[in-house]
Order: sequence, then C-alpha cells, then structure tokens
Amino acid sequence: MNISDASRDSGLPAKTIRYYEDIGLIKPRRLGNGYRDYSDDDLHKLRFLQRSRGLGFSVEDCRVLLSLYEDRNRASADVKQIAKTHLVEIERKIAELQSLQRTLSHLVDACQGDHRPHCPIINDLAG
Amino acid sequence: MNISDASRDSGLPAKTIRYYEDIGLIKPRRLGNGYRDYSDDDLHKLRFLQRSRGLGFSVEDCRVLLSLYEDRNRASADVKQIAKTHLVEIERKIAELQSLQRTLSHLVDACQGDHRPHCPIINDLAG
DNA sequence: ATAGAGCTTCCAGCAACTGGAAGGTCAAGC
DNA sequence: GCTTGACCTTCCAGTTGCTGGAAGCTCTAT
Repeated sequence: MNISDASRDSGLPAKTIRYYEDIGLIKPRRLGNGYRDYSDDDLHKLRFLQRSRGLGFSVEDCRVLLSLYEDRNRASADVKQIAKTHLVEIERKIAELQSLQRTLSHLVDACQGDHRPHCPIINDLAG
Repeated sequence: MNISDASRDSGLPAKTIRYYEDIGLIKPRRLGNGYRDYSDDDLHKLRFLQRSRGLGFSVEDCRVLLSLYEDRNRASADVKQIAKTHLVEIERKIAELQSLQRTLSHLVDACQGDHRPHCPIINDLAG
C-alpha cells in the first residue's frame, strides 16, 4: 500500500507519515522504485499513532506507548503510568485556561466596546 | 536603566526582552557603549507585554494591543474584539481538553495497572 | 592589572509538523 | 512512442515564542 492510501486509511497526512518515519516511529519497506510500501502492521501502527496523538500524548509518549503496544509481555502498569501523568498535565492545563477565562471574561464584560478610548481591558494590562 | 534592571522590573527574562526588540515590539535607545537603555515608557510597554502574554494573548495580538494602548484615540471596541476572540479560543481549548480528560480518565480507571499485559488503554488506542 | 559580572551579537534548538521546490515514476490516452 | 497529469521522492525552510550557549566587549571593584 502506497503512502496516499496509508494516509487515507490512518487519517494522517502523508507529510506526517513521512515525518514519523524520519523520527523512527515506523519503517515501511521500499519498492524497487523507491516508493514506500505499507504493510498491515505498519497501518496498525499508524492508526495507533493517530489515536494516541489525538488523545494529546506527545510524540515521545507515543513512541513508548507503541513499544508497549508491540510488547506482548508489557505490564499494564507501565501504560497506566504514562496515561495518568498525561491526565494530570491535561488537568493542569485546564485549570490554567479556566483561570485565564475567568479573568478575561470579567474584563470583556466590563468593557463597553464602543468608539470611546476608555477600556478596562487596556487599563488592566497596563497594570 | 539597563536590561537586567528592566528584566527585574518587568518580570521578563532579558533574553525575552531582546527578542521583543528583535521582532519590533520595543526600541530602547542605546548608550555610547552599545548597551540598551530603557526609559519609563519602555518599561511600561514591557510590563504591558508581560501581562498580556500572561493572559495568553499571542505576540501578534500583543503587538496590536500595544498599539491600541498607545493610541489615545482608540475605540474600546477594537480592544474588546481582540479579547473576545481570544476568549472564544480559550473556551474552545478548554472544551477540547475536557473531552480528552473524560476519555483518558475512563481509560485510566478501567486499567488494572498491574504486571499483566491486558490493558484497556492500549486496546482503545489500537482501535 | 585583573577578576568577575554584565553587556553585545549570532547561531542553534525545542515540538510537531507543514509548505514548497526540484525532480523521478507511473498509468492512461492518442 | 509520446505526452499529460497524478503520483512519488528528497531536502530545505518556516511556524510560535522563546531559550541556551559561544565568543567577545565593557564596566566596576580590588
């Protein structure tokens, strides 16, 4: 299977698939003409990467998860640890964004938003 | 005032202050020895940048906000528009992260996290 | 005179792609 | 056999917002 079909199948852009090869996540075989040829196994990995990236795991986390995916003797504790750490980070980001949201929405509400220069938003930013 | 004092005053690293100059956000005068010399006006701008970046505005948004800050004839509507757009983006990100959080926390809860290979997280990622 | 702190510029790198240029390959139609 | 257009390849640069480090000049205190 060539790269555009692999792209359709995995939902990843061809550019991204080549990038994943560059950084050693997958290694499809090459045909005589130099074209990449994706096996079923490669396609499984691409789909796995698409989903784990979609859940916000870093590419380096994905590399580890992929190796655990392929390791029939893995301990589920190892997977869970990565996921928990990621979850904590997501929760931290949510809290951070919610704090910004609170501040900003107060400022937006306080601003008349008319033709006049008076602006509580600017005043707040000016300190 | 030299750059390390400006850094202390604004809460921005000296590297960042130089970077802001590189991209044209501030233009401190130079002393005879080539050192940057920050005026009160420069310091106001740096504090403004520190706060607006702290609220998550992009550097390009900050550039526009800074020009509005300096424009005595600004319309508060222009400021409010930028802030509202940013707020919507923040709310979008929060929703996206909350969706990831829900999915991930379910998966983490479902995983035993022991020495055995069975893992609902991996199974989900595998599709 | 010298040591150490502080300043300068410039170049490289981070994450995770994405866009584009230059050029080889393949399948279809004439 | 030739052309056209859609593929494919590699490589380089750019994105965002800094950050680290090297090489070298300047200033202050001893």
